[in-house]
Amino acid sequence: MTDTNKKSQGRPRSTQAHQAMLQATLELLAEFGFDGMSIDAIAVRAGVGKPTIYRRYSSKEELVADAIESVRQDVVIPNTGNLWDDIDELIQNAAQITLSPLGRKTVAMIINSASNNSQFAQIYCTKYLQPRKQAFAVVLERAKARNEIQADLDPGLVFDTMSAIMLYALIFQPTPESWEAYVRRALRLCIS
Amino acid sequence: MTDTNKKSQGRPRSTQAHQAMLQATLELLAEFGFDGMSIDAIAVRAGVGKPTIYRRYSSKEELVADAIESVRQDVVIPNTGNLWDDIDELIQNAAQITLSPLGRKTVAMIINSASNNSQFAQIYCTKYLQPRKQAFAVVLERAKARNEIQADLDPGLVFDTMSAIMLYALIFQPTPESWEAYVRRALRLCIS
Amino acid sequence: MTDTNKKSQGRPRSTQAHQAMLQATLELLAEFGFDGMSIDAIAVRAGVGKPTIYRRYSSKEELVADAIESVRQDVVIPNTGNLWDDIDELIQNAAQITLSPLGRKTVAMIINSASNNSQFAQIYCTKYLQPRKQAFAVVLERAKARNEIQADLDPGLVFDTMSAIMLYALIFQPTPESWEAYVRRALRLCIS
Amino acid sequence: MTDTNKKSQGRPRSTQAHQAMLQATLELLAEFGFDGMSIDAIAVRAGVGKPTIYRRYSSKEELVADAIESVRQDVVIPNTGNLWDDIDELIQNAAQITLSPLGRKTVAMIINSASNNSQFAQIYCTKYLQPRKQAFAVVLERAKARNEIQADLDPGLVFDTMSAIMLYALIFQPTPESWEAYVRRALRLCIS
DNA sequence: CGGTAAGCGAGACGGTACGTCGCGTCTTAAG
DNA sequence: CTTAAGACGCGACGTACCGTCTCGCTTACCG
Repeated sequence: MTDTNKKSQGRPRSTQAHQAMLQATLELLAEFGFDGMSIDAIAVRAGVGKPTIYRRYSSKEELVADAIESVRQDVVIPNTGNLWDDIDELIQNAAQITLSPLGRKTVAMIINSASNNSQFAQIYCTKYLQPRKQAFAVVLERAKARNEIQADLDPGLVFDTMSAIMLYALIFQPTPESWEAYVRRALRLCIS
Repeated sequence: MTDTNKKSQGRPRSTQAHQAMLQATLELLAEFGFDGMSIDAIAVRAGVGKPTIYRRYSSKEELVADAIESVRQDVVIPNTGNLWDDIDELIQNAAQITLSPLGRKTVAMIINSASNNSQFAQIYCTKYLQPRKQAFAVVLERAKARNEIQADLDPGLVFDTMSAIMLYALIFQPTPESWEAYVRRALRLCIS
Repeated sequence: MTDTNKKSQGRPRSTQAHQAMLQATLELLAEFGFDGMSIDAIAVRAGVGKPTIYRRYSSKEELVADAIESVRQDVVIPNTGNLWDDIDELIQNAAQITLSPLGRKTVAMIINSASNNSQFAQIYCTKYLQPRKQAFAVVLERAKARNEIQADLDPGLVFDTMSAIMLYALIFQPTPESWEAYVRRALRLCIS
Repeated sequence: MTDTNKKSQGRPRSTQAHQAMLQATLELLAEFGFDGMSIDAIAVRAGVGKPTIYRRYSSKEELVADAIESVRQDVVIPNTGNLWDDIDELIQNAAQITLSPLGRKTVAMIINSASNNSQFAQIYCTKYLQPRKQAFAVVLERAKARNEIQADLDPGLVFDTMSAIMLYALIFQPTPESWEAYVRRALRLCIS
């Protein structure tokens, strides 16, 4: 019986070329920004043919999204024994990612793509935000167990508010104080 | 100094052409989005030559900013005698603007531009957010006078949080409930 | 059937693959022309890998030349006892080859290659034209023996003129009359 | 009356750019040949944008045809008082054009395009061959008037035969004698 | 009130980047 | 070993916009 197995034939895709194009993408993203970088430039920097990029990704958005995905940090669940210390750790963690030049560009790109393309927004929610929301829920559960906050506090809503404030502060820089301090102050409003 | 004042000579700029290009810009912004629309297309739609556009604006951002400016509503300061009714009115007002197809695109464009271009972000803060922040402060002052909220509540911070949540909910649509209800629920966290 | 369809080890498909690629080449030559056909398309149509083609031929010209070679007819020497009947037979014979869709493309390719590449032109002269020139010389000798034409007529020159007119009429289609009739009429000029 | 006159609006096409691209085309045609030259290279050499070329011509063939057209010599009608002197002059004239390096490339390109594209062949017949055919007819008429040739000789057919021989000799170089001598000898066959 | 200078629609310009296609080479797994 | 499959680096293709530059025509002001 011929099991018409749809297994991969031919030369497999080069992981080396793939890595090179992701690396080049990140470099150029940080250097010139999303709009300022061309696929040609990525291909040249990576030492790769343009079709090799288009074979994997059908748009710059996809490519950049995957490049970001490839360097994303694991989710951390701080557990200091105190809610606000946990939150400070989360804020510090977010600050490390978002306050670097690359981080700012990355966030801008994500917001840009998400606001123009709701499909991208959903993907980002599912792949990036959801795991962090669950990690944050754990933090709040522990705080509830320690009676630091009210038991009926909606962890998802608080997480969304925190994320919202983080992005807002990143984009509009509303006060001269530090991003971390500002985010912390805004969270004070929401949590007891 | 030369008293020969450099007043306008020759044919003055056509207000008709100006109106047409702003209108066309808004239509195409709603139809194709910021990145998806071309200056050529705006010129054709408006029945206007490209140089006529570039004589007035030196970039797509400027043109679009002015087009948005031209249809912006006046700031309203609700005064129902009750804080949450005032807030509901503000939310409704924001919803009317942001939940239309044009509104969504507009917001997307603003966020996009602001996140890529901090100068644009500052202009937007100054010209759009600041007046609304002051109006909101009035609303909160009245509520404080009615003892509905604590006297030490920072109105600017609350406004920022509200704005942040509005944008976040608009971009990521985190829950199936209505945008207005979601924003209201998040605000409940912050205000007493 | 005693064994599997896919027989053997070592090099079982060599001639089969070769035949397939020649056949595919001829089909695509007739369908899309020399410039319009790609090596990729030939490989796919023949069910053959591209390297299998490049192992045999180092250029499209070579491959096509061999494909044409593989279907070439033998030289015929008509002998009706009358010069113009002999010539008519030669013209008919040429018409069969050149007036088919494949034939036209083939001739176009040969002329193309010959006019760009004098080496190819010499090869074509030697391998294709020379035998026919000699056959034609035999026909004219017989006619001279029958006193149908002058004894000092240069057979090579007449053959060249005939070939030239055939190609010219094929390319430029100068008159609405049939190709055969036109060629015959032109030959009447040259031969008595 | 509403004479919807289709007059030229907007900036007129630059004759300077046009000249530059034709010149660059001829240079690159002689340097690299038809297949070996790219539109990009023409654009760069001419100091012209690619779209400026494509605005005028929709294919390389068209561009090259026009470039050749632009340097083509006027039709000459020799009138020495003797048929064979007239013919020799025509042959010399043709030799000057076709035996130069550029001339050979040009002829190759024309034959190539004509044999692959019957539309191009028709255009070439009409724009190039037809005027020369008529000029040749005048030469033969004069010879008839001088009783040098038979009155019923078809001038078009003789012209076609001459053209055919010229092309054939150019492509296949059938004899070691000079091109001019060979063409002359072949014509001797046809004209009494 | 007539000249004139700026503005106008139209559209061509030199460029840049796009996404696709075909080339000829290479790298697999299967036989 | 060779084969079929197919990815690879390369580079040309033809298109879409960019922002600028002529054109020939209004049109409103200023002398």
